[in-house]
Amino acid sequence: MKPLASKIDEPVRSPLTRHEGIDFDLIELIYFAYRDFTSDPDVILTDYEFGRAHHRVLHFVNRKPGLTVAELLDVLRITKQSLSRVLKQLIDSGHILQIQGTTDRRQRELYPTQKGRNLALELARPQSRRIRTALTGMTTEERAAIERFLGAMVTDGQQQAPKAVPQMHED
Amino acid sequence: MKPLASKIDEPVRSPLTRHEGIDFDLIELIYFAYRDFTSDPDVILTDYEFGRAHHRVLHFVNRKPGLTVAELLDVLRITKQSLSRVLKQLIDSGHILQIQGTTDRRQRELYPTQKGRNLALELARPQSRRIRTALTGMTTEERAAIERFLGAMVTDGQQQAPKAVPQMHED
DNA sequence: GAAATTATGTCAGCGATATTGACATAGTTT
DNA sequence: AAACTATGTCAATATCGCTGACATAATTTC
Repeated sequence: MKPLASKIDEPVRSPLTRHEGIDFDLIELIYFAYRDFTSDPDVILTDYEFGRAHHRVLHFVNRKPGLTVAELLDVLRITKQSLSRVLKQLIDSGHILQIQGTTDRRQRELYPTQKGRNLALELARPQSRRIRTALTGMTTEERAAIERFLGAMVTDGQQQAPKAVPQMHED
Repeated sequence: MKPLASKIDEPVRSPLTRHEGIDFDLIELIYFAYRDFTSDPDVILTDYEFGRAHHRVLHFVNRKPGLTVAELLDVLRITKQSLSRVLKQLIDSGHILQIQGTTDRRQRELYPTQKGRNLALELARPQSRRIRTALTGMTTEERAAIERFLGAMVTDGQQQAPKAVPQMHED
């Protein structure tokens, strides 16, 4: 007694829980966890009239000072046009400095100023606090499992060392 | 011999690793994990000319068929104006149905069609696969720890049962 | 039953962040 | 000298969020 194929445009009334072994609870949990994880810095950013894009740029420039523009584009996986406005604002506000590359003078190495370093720390503090709270009571093994899980969720091994994949030339 | 306060606008050259006990590696890992987690459905969505917003609506309507518009707004934490365009497209494309509420006829209960249910499953499949792969080799305890961690990253207990906090009236 | 409130929808405009395409300039490599 | 590379910029467009204002129908309150 399967439902007939004619039942098109009938409302489906069964809640989606488990189907084909798909864990919807976990999928949803990841969504909520990330939403709240990013909400902390978002509040601070509005005071500076910055958005999430500024946060990402600031984070990576602080993580690896001297990063070139091409490397940054590669980590963020956005276009140079998208980066330009955000980067310009961070430079104008004195959070990031551009210094001409020494070996290749076409390159612009990006460095945080002390102001930029301070803001990066200010943004990371509530996120770190949230993580620390979430990890309370966990054993070393459990913490290691969480890190392994997160690492395995990432597609490739590009995280740490951007490989300077060249930007396409527009001709 | 601390650096002098006069060193304003000097580039900060030290990479940001650990500072005040802030785990930047973990913060970054969460960013990459989520970015790649959402990239799977994003690829599928472009085929339907839908975006991430459609995905979220489709997900929650499938999770809890019969959800009212106000409940959906509460879960998503967006305004009705933001929802309207996306919801209209999902209705026009035959993925979601609106049915007048039985007790309160002002309410519109949202249900997926079979087509909408299928798309929700199609979008969840690669995400579930990624999670399953990332969990391979984990013990039951380790998996439980990961779930506890993610749950603890969420701010309140609003996840499952939306509390129908009323939308502000615009007068 | 009239008045207030609620649930939803809609129009108009705006802002942030992303995109593609095209072109310019300076510096490096061949 | 020619080709290529790193970066910057102008212009147009798309998505997804926002605020404000108003409309309609249904429900609740007085």
